[in-house]
Amino acid sequence: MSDQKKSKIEARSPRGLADRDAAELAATGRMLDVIRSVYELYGFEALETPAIEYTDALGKFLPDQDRPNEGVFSFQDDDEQWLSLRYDLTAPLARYVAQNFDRLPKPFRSYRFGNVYRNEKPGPGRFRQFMQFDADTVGAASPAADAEICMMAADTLEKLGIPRGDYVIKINSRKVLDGVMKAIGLEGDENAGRRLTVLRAIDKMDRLGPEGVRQLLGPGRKDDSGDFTKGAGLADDAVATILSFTLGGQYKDGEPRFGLFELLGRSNVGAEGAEELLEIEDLVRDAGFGPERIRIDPSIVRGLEYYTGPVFEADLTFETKDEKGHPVRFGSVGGGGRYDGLIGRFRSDNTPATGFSIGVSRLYAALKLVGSPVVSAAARLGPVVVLALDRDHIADYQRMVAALRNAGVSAELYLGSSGMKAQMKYADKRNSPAVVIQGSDERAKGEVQIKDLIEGARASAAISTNEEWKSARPAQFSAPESELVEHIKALLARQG
RNA sequence: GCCGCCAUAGCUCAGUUGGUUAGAGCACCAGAUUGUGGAUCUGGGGGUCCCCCGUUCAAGUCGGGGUGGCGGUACCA
Repeated sequence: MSDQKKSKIEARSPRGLADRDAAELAATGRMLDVIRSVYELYGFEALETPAIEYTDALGKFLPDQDRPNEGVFSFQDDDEQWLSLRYDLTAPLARYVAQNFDRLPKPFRSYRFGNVYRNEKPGPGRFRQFMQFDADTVGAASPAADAEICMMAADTLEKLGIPRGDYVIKINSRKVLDGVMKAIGLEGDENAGRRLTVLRAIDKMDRLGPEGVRQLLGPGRKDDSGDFTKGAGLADDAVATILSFTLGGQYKDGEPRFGLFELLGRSNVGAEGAEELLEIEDLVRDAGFGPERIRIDPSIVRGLEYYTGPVFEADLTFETKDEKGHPVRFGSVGGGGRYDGLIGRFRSDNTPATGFSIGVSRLYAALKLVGSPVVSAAARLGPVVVLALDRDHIADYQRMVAALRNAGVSAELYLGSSGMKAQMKYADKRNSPAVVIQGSDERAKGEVQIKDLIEGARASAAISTNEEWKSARPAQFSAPESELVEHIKALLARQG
């Protein structure tokens, strides 16, 4: 006995992977429909690529020697080539565009959604499989393409039920960041490591605040758990320059508040990036998007690898409480930017591209918290359940089910082996609108009992004793079997 | 990866200085009601007290190691 028990497999899902039930699938489906409709309104067309790609096509993350890369699920094909599950939707798009370059219209504007996979430590709202929804314009170098992406992101969030003011699309530029680095003397290959450290420090501004970032730019920082993070080791004046840039660089419309150009004047790339940023800002302002929706924020860094120009981040700015009453800030629910070098990895000539990616799973959780109707609509009704009371007359019940189905009404015969009470409970759990009851009494009279479960549940609130409950038989009526379909249809219409 | 906290029924948790057969609420199943969801009452099923080793007459409880979870931090294309 105990041996048998021990040999049973424990039913469990792998870490960071989750099942999704009917209610969540329906809500997610509505959410995807909204996003899709906005993207199509902006003129993007659908595309799907596989979940598996050749590892070298995904980026620079090749399995070194015999060890597949960390963070990426990888395995070898039977011809020994390395394959990987995609970890975003941008790298596969670059591969697709390069592979089909000659027949695609340029600029090529596409949207894609699907699951992506990252083999890293899961956490609250962080999974190893999650859904992204991307839109990209490939083959357009103009800042107008970047501006359009930002406006579309803002429109999408509002269409999903996030009020204006509860989100902001922040934009920055990798070129500007490079210019700032140059201004403090961090140029050349020998400083690549320190530049990375500086960027990571800036990226933590929202979480650690100016003082934490100051420590990370200088000698280093010891966190609450006692762990020490080595800093960039910059001199005090360099730290001050970066902090004043990221903090004080809150631009007024069209005009940086402090001497951005003065600072960046020392580098062409920085000035160029600033020009682009300000052009994007002009474009979105002209289109009616104010700074409460889209604004420049010099502390945005985003991914460190393939972005070459403007970068975007969609942040939720409101605070809510979780189930335990702790304040929760959602922060980033999407991001993107310009990646002019990615397609060039496959081709001799380069192709500019810009895009944006929504973290669907994370945004879904946020929409639940703000009570967006897109995800909080009432649960879908289940089928009308025809009870199986008399096992010798299954064919009769099946005929009723078929009649309902022919009339376009979702219906099913109870297929289990339990008694009547359990069948009622089953219908209740399925969220059925109604049950159809025919025992020997009804059959003798050629009738059926129809019970409205929604109305019945409402009526039960006023009934306290069991006797009352039994005798009242709330929301139940009998009808000739020949009129079953029309009565059910009328009942469904009443329920709305 | 690093630091800290935690692990008892499907869920939330009690469990005394180590001491008989490990409990509660909720959930689930059944009966009260020849044939009716809810409420109430009664009963029932369900446990490797995370795993292994050790200390002890005796371990859910103490010690060591492992695994898993949570929080922070690092990384995050």
